[in-house]
Amino acid sequence: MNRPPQSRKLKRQERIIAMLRANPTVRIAELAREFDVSTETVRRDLDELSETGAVSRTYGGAARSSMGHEAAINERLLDQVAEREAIGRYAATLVEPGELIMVDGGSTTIHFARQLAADGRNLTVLTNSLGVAAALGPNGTIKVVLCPGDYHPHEGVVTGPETIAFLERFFVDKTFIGASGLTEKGPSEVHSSAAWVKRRMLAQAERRHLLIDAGKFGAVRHELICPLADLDELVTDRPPGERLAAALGTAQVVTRLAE
Amino acid sequence: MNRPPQSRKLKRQERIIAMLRANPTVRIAELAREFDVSTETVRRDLDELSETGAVSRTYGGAARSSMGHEAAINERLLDQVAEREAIGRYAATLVEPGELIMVDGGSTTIHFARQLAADGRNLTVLTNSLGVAAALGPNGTIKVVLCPGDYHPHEGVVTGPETIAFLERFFVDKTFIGASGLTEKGPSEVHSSAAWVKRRMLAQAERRHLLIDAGKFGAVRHELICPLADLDELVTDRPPGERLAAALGTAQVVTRLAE
DNA sequence: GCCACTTTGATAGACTTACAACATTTTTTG
DNA sequence: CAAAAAATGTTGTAAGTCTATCAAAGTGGC
Repeated sequence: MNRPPQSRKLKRQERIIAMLRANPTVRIAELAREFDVSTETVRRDLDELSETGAVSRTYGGAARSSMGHEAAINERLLDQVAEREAIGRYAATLVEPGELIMVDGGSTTIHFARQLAADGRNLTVLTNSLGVAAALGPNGTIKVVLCPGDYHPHEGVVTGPETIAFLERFFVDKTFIGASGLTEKGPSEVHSSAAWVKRRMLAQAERRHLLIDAGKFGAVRHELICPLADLDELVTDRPPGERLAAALGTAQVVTRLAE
Repeated sequence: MNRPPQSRKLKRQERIIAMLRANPTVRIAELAREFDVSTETVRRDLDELSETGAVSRTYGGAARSSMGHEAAINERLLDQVAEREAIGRYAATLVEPGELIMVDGGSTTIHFARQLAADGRNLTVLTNSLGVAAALGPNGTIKVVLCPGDYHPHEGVVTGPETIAFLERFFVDKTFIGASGLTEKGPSEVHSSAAWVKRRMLAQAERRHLLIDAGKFGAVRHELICPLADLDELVTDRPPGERLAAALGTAQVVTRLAE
């Protein structure tokens, strides 16, 4: 009677976020009626969502979280939260105080940015993602430089020739990118314009890191970003399969397991 | 025992809004304790604030309202929502299909952007405000170009030399800016780096519009942006006073009353 | 199919909030 | 100064929420 594994819960939580985009706040009783579940279930949903920062808990309901507006990004932030948080936390330890880094858009990199903000080092971060900027913003010790470009509301990023040209002018210590898929060939990405940004960010850095959860291993998403050899480190949550591991070895990519 | 007329209530309400900038939500009990007033009083405050749209009421408290960004809450913001909406609506009618325009950050210009998005013309908009970009985003017919620069989370804008240099490369039909105050001398602004962005935006446009509510007439906020003569049109909600009106006439600024 | 795990429902008592009607204090105004 | 108006405090009752615990149902792996 219930097809996809844990779909009901996810569907509810996504719907809650969708509702919060329309109304600034929701109430538990209202949601329980809407979903035809007990108030306790809704309460648990809300608690989980507030843990990931997707919503703000209130007495009796929930409110839009700080940066509730930006796009479907938020929906994807729900998936694999634990994994991405672990990846982000680990990746944050790879950043040294005082460094200049580039970070591109994506749900994994936003988790990464949150960790950086929490640690509060003395950094300068260049990014094309409004989500990353917002996550880093409140931290006083991090200088955030936003790239110019065409705004894509759905992803919450800017891309295009302006973005590329801007990035070309900077040379940084490290670059951290996400991707939609990863195979022996290399990381891939759905949106072509975003792929170009990633390529440019990689080209400008001394050390190049890919942040990606194991759920994307083996997936090819439209466009190859670069060959594996163009990366220096892979941060993920589970060991890659045999073929991928071999290819990573050949390409001399350091694989780092979070958690 | 209490000098300024109705100051206590206003002070509380301003403080509530300030608190909501830090935390996403507040609770009635907490506020009652903080202000040392009864919960009923807080409840009344919250109801008033939610009527004007300054906050969203929740069960047991209040949450940040829709436009959480910037909203540089001067003492006035509480009752200016309707005015700013009217100004934004009027200003949107001054934009012709197919034009290229610049829009800077601020609560009034965000209202303006919302109206533009609602009307759905075929425009290209350059902005340094993430709030403006987000407001325009969902509309498919408007191309949004974001400026580079140093990110200021509090205002939701980017500023700095990168922003200025970027703007210098574009020449647009019209520029729409906000300001913190307006006198016979000209519009003024609290943040110096934001003032520089406004100046540059004005310099790049054929026609220059100032969007400002009448509550800011007579106020000088730190730094003069430009003389009145550098503006072409003023969009506001109430007729300016005698001296200001005379100065506007001399400077050949067209005054447009919204509503 | 069995077992561990996750998700959901149910319940009860303690606590918190809402609402409305009325009393009291403070502020404004003539 | 006195009256009117506005703001605030005080109740008491009804209704809603929180926490915690236990039980039931569904899910996934072996």
